[in-house]
Amino acid sequence: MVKKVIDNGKKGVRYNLVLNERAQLVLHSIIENYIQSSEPIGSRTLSKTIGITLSPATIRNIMSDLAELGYLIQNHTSAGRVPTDKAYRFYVNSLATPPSISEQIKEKISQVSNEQGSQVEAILAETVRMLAELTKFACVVSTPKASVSRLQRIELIKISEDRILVILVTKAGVVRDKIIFTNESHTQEFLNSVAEFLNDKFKDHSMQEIRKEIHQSMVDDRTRYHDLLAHAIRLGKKAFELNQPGEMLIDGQMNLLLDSHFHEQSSVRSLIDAFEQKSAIMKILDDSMKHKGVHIFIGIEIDLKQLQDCSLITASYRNNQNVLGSIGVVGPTSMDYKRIISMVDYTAKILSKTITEQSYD
Amino acid sequence: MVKKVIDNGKKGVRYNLVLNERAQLVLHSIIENYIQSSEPIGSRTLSKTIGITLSPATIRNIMSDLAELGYLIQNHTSAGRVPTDKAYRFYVNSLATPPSISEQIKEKISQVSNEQGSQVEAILAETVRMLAELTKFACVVSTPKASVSRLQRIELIKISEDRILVILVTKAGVVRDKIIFTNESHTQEFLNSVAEFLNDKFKDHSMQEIRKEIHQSMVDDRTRYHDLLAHAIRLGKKAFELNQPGEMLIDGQMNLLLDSHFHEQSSVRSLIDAFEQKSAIMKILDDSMKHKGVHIFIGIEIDLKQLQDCSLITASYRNNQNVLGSIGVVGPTSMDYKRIISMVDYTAKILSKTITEQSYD
DNA sequence: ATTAGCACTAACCCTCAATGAGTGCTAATT
DNA sequence: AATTAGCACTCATTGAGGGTTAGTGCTAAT
Repeated sequence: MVKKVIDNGKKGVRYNLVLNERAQLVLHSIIENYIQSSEPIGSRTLSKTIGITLSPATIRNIMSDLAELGYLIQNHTSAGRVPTDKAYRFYVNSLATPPSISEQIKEKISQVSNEQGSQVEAILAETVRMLAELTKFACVVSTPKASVSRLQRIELIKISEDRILVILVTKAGVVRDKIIFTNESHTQEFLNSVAEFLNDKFKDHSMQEIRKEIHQSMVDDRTRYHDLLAHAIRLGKKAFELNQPGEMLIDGQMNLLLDSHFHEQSSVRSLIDAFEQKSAIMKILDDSMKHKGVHIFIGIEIDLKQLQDCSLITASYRNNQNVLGSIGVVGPTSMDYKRIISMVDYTAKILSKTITEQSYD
Repeated sequence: MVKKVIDNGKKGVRYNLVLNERAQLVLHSIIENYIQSSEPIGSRTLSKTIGITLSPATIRNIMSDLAELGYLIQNHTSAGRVPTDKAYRFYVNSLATPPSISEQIKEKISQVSNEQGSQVEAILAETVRMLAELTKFACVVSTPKASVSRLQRIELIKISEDRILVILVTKAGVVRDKIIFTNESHTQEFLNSVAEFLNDKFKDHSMQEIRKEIHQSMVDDRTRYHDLLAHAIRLGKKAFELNQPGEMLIDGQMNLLLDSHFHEQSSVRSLIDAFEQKSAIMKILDDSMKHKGVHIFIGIEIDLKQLQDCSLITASYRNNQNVLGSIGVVGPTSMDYKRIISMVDYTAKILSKTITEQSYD
């Protein structure tokens, strides 16, 4: 029985992993139908919409095989069949990358944040909002990692006797601030000198480099005998310490709750949980930064059981110098992959372009 | 018929606006029952739970009158009655202010952001998240208005030949940044002098004052003949121009969608719409900043038809110097007002305390 | 002024049967 | 040998009917 779909013609050779052409066509057609209708697909329906002439009975046989191979499941005996995660994986792998995209959508995406002088965070917020509206799903974006980007300038501002406000501006256009505590009180003038020193020494260096250099300076003898230097290094150490672990902006969560796939009380709860502890999604975004192009995580491939019914489409964005973060869409596993993939891909490209223009390099 | 409830005893005098005591008791009881059960209240049920002995028939009469006066409505003939916005207004007006609050909740609220050195925005984000979790409704908070708070320090950072990054630090602990454009190119050293000048002149002044003073300087003759001064004023004008219109943080929107009161598709859509265009909610928060204590907006009192089924409980927070913003909870009109009011009130107080401690005054 | 009694309403829930989309299997057809 | 037609079977969905229940308004008795 199984032979039918795994035998691709050559006698005696069994390709356990390859579906023959007709089975592929059927599977493809089932998936596209299901994406459209969100309803289990039966053999009768399919025999009408599929291109080639194929009787329901034949399709039933093929479907039965596909089910046996784990591409389809039946919710109950007398219902049509529904694609599994494995089926969607097959489907997206077979897609041309990236799928085409309408000029109309392109234009909408390009419209975002062409106003001059926007801050990076504002651009990201606007982009993620636009993408959420366009896709009607939830959208996430990770803000640029401080560690990879280069220092544009540091400022030290005296807040009280023992508190200093540190402001770091990176070349990527991100402004980060944090408060550090000191034992000794410094004047603002002194802090200015320290800041000037740090700027001279570390401008254009990446945060990682800076941390390393500071570490080296601290064991260097010369540092001890030079008062300003000693203070600068001591304050600098605190200032450049690993700060915010990288944020994530979310928009359109509510779209998901409207989606018919998540109408049961239980799955709604899991969704909320998943978004509340952002860490898991953040981790996926981080991972996807490491590779170029669009990434697709389908259902079980997302290592988070609250998101078992979701797929995540991500793409990284960058400036001239570095990959800065990634943007993604979270929707049901039965989403319209072609549409979403093309949107995410294009959005990431436009975002990269916009951010590069705003960068300070 | 109507006489019964509007006649409070004195013969011949009709108080159209005052319910007699028994009618008040009945209404009160209906509301509290409904808040608990979310189900229409009938005369039979009520006669059991209400304290005094009163037959269902009598209660029916009173209820009929209350309905006539607009405090109750019936969804259909044979159903119990449901409080209207007017009823809730009556109810909250009759509450002791502020209602009591359990020590347990107090403790939970106080726990938030006692870590040292948190930024204001981080404190607000944490607070709004905590309040959303505690109330199980949506929660909003407006970030401190730049205009009322006083300047701690301004920094000017050269980004490119024609772009300058302005960083404003206010005494309230808020850091704001924006980019301004110039026609002429300045060195960083020159920008430092300008910043130093502006700091000397404007530190501790409120943004409003600063804008006014700059405006005056511009028409002052002396300005023209002093090069640094002229540049400083010109850059300062741009730097202090009305920047970000004040942000609003939201958390727990998804809680609302879980709430049984908003299960119909249509009301879910309106909720999403309402939160998407934040402006209306923002306006209410702004308004409520002007007065002390807790504010309550019930259903139709919120001037936004998407939120007709919601009530909004707000309270302002402040530091030593100024009212900075307000925090609020958005829930169904049938929310447990006692509980929510006390939480919002207490949260605003703790928030004020925390922010005052973090302030730079 | 209050209450008991009664006729009436409408939602809710249960059952039951009909419907319909779908299946798997077998035998006939190509 | 592959495909298809035919058939019995399954199961979710729908809608009608009927009883139950919580509620009402009105009237007459207390």
